[in-house]
Amino acid sequence: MNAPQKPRVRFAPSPTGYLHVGGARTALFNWLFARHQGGTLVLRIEDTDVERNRPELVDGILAGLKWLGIEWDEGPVFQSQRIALYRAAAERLLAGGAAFSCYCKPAAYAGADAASEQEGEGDDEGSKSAKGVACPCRHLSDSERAAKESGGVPRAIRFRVPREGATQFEDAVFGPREIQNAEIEDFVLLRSNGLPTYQLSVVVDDMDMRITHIIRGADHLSNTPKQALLYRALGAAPPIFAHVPLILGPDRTRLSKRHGATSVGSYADEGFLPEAFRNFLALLGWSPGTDEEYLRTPELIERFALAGVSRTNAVFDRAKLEWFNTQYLQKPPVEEVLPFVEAELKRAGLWNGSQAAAGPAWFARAVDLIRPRTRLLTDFSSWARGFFAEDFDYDREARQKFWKDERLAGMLEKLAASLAALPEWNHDACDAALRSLAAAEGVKAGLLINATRVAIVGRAVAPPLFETMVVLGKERVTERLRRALPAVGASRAAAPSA
RNA sequence: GGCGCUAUGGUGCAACGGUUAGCACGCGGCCCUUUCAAGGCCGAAAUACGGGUUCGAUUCCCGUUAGCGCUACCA
Repeated sequence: MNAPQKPRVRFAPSPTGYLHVGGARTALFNWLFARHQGGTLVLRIEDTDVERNRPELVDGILAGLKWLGIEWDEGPVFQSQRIALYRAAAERLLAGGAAFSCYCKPAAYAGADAASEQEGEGDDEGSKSAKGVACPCRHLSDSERAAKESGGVPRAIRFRVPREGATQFEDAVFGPREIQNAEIEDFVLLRSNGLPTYQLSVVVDDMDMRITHIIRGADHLSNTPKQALLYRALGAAPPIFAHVPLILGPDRTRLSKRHGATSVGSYADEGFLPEAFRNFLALLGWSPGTDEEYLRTPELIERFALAGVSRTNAVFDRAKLEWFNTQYLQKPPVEEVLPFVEAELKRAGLWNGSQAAAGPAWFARAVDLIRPRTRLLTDFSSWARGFFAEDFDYDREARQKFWKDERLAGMLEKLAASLAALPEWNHDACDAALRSLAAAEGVKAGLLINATRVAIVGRAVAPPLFETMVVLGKERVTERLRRALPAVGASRAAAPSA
């Protein structure tokens, strides 16, 4: 393959909200595409709507991208700083006759209109055809225009859409598209306040930045013909478009706050790993063509191709995301997850220096022991708290289940003594000590094992006992065992024996 | 309403005219077992509906239905 030129793509969010799942997936596809092709990813902030624009949200969007591991090569470029460019383009189109001045008053909120038109069957109501796709102002004579102008009527600039023929463009996922020009309205290029609309700024910028492939949400498919028209009017061939299907909530409506967490940041907070999130997102609307699911980022980059992008909207499945997270928590070399666990412990206030004091080897060992049972990073600070802190509590259900036997307090006390007397502290020594005690007491080892686990880490759901003991160390184990004695006795008394 | 897009198990994807319709998540069962996970094995579960085209349709065409998108001086 000898590509004539390295592709240039862009991710162009508008700062009207945080980085949501859909935007993240679009960014990811752009990034994977750029990396796969050795191309360039440009980040552009589309902040031309002064009404909705929230400049303070930009940092959050950038932070979300960084968390995701998506790095851009150019930008961020802010459209609000390039207004002159768009105005010049509009003027050029106006001068060439491809656009015209419009003095209509801005349509009231279309949303309100549509809603009010909604009710009523209107059996005998004639079908209301698409009203006014052609703006009457396109026919204004010079004198009429001059009158409006001198009358101080606000003026916008609209594109003069051909009344006949069809417009086509190429979409890498939906195939060649063609739509009748009669269906396209004379859309606004420049608002009466002098600021460009999306349609204008997006085309001017994509041309100016020499974008070769526009990968974006399928919600833009419908107005792509307008942009194709603009490209040609501006003297350029449209680039290749690639519209990716939308991400829906479980109820099959567009993913929104209603469906719970939808900002990328909230997933970071919940304890998801960025690479797991990437793997999950990549497979939402794209298939590598194989059955493999666990694809680490380098493989994702190697395999990503527009040809594998689906045309069907996809439902966001939280359970599957969690499955990916367990994979990324458990499969990679433990060294890779250590930094994430450390960050989580710091966040939870459990990184007090003792872990560092115990040494990196100890920390790696502890994490390796715990991680097979984790699903989220936050598990390390919740149920595995006992591995990193002394102030853990005893899980209620665990107490009820494993501290029932009234002989337990006495046996645990003996166990502590015998463990304390151990000359060697390792898995087999602990194992032997416990089992010989169990034999002497005439109980099954499991009774002591389960009770001890709850006593030294506070949970029933925890790693195998003897490895846990080794990681915790003799002092902590015997100390915790003795400390638990009163609680064990209390559990026996409180146990609602039936 | 108009225009457009889409339609394989609950979910995400495979199968791009011929397969017992495959994989994964989730779900159920079994194994393992020191709790709980992980892991292994097994299982239930799908081509929206109706017409065509074809020797043969999940696959191609048309219609219906449904969902979604666009229909702003928002992006």
